Amino acid sequence: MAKVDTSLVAHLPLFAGVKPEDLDEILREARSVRYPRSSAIFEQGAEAQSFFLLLHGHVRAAKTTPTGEQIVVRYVAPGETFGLAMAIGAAHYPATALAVDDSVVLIWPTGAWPRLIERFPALAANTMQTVGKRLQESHTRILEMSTQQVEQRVAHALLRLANQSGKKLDHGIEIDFPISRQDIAQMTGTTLHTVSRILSGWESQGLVESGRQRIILREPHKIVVLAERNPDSGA
Amino acid sequence: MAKVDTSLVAHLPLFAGVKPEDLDEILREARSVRYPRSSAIFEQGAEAQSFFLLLHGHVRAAKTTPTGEQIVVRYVAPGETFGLAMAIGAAHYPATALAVDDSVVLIWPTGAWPRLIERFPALAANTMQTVGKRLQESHTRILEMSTQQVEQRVAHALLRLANQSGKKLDHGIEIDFPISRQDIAQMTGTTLHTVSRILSGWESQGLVESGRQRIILREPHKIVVLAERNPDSGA
DNA sequence: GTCCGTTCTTGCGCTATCGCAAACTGCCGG
DNA sequence: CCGGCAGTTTGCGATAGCGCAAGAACGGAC
Repeated sequence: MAKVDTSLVAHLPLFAGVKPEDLDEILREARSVRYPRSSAIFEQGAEAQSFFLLLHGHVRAAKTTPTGEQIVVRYVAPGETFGLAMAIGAAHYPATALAVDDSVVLIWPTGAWPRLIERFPALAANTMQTVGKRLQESHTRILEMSTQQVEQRVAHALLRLANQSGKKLDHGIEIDFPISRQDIAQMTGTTLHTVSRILSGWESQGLVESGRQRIILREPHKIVVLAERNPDSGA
Repeated sequence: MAKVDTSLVAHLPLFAGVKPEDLDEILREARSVRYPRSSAIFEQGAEAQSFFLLLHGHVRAAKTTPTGEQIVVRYVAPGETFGLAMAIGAAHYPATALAVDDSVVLIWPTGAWPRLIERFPALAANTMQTVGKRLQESHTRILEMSTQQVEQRVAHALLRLANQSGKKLDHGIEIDFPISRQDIAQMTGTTLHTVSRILSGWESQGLVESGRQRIILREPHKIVVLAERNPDSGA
């Protein structure tokens, strides 16, 4: 296992307020693992033995109902932590993590966490911020699901993905990892059919360009307008 | 301001792992305030100057969209904390807190938090657990909104309320604070009309008994069945 | 006891979205 | 180069739930 260069991760929010010389000590407790595309990193319900920091690639966190339906909790971008079950006192992972692209991940054993936060309280504070931010995002999502139509929700979802993991193109922004209509449906609480119809519509208006697990926002600004439009104003 | 009896709050999750003698010191930093029914405790967007522990009564946390629609984020029961904006690094309250019943609240100034968690790390850990639990509940709610029909969601919402704040009766469980059809609609992502129809239906089947801002679950067990029923099985 | 405001109920038409079914397409593996 | 599969598109009916509107019931204020 290759040693991780501290300078590559020092700027991450997780390590804000941690002295560079301490960072080395923290990283020594972690190992770096590569997950190929479509491989599972952990399964919902499994005992939480580790927590993770994504270095490269993209990870999808999804929750499954007893009856088999799935929702996408979030997509993890490089630099973000995931699988924080132990930090919030959960013994088991509440969701499944899947590498949607070839990914490299730093892994700490759950057991290291108490020691780490004791030595480096900033880690605990930073994690608290992260969890708090996710809580707020969750609430925003609930608000959207309660008050907006499907088309607006899809628009918001794409804009967030573009913002988080968009690759800037000459003309437009491309979502930088494979994502299907089904995935977007599971992010917005709808069906892949409806998502497909919406994207088809947008495509014929030139707002997006898309294909198999691939989406490019050609007119991000117009999509913002869509996302914010009050459904019963205008056309 | 009356002094708060430590024995009344010592068992709360917030203070788990705090020594009784330390508790006194923590409580000295708080003041106790009474809010009459229907009064606002803080407003969404206001600067977060305090954090709160509910001693008596019930508080509704709700989020409002730019266009005025509201959703209920949660109901706070006695013994729970709320208004934790500062703990998660937010400068402003992300929701509005309203006393739905005459309520008594312990209030700490935001500025006391850093000092408190430094002296009593258990507070930080407990708060982390709380926030984590809320995050998971949020995800569960998103899952329900994505996969279940309105009737099931309403059933789940009522069961949770009954569980959290239910008063046991000879026959059934009463939700122990004033709650309108509209409130339930805002918890489940539907309209008050639909909630009203659903409750009417249940009432005629003897599952519930309800009136103005008042709901009694007469057959909690049957409501559990409703909540879990797969929509396309059975009648 | 009466008035008034709020909450609740209910009928009815509407439509956004689902669900199914069938066909299409780009792509990987051999 | 040729399947075959996963992902996508699209048509078409079905419907859950919405939105409006009117009225009824409850409970507090005076």
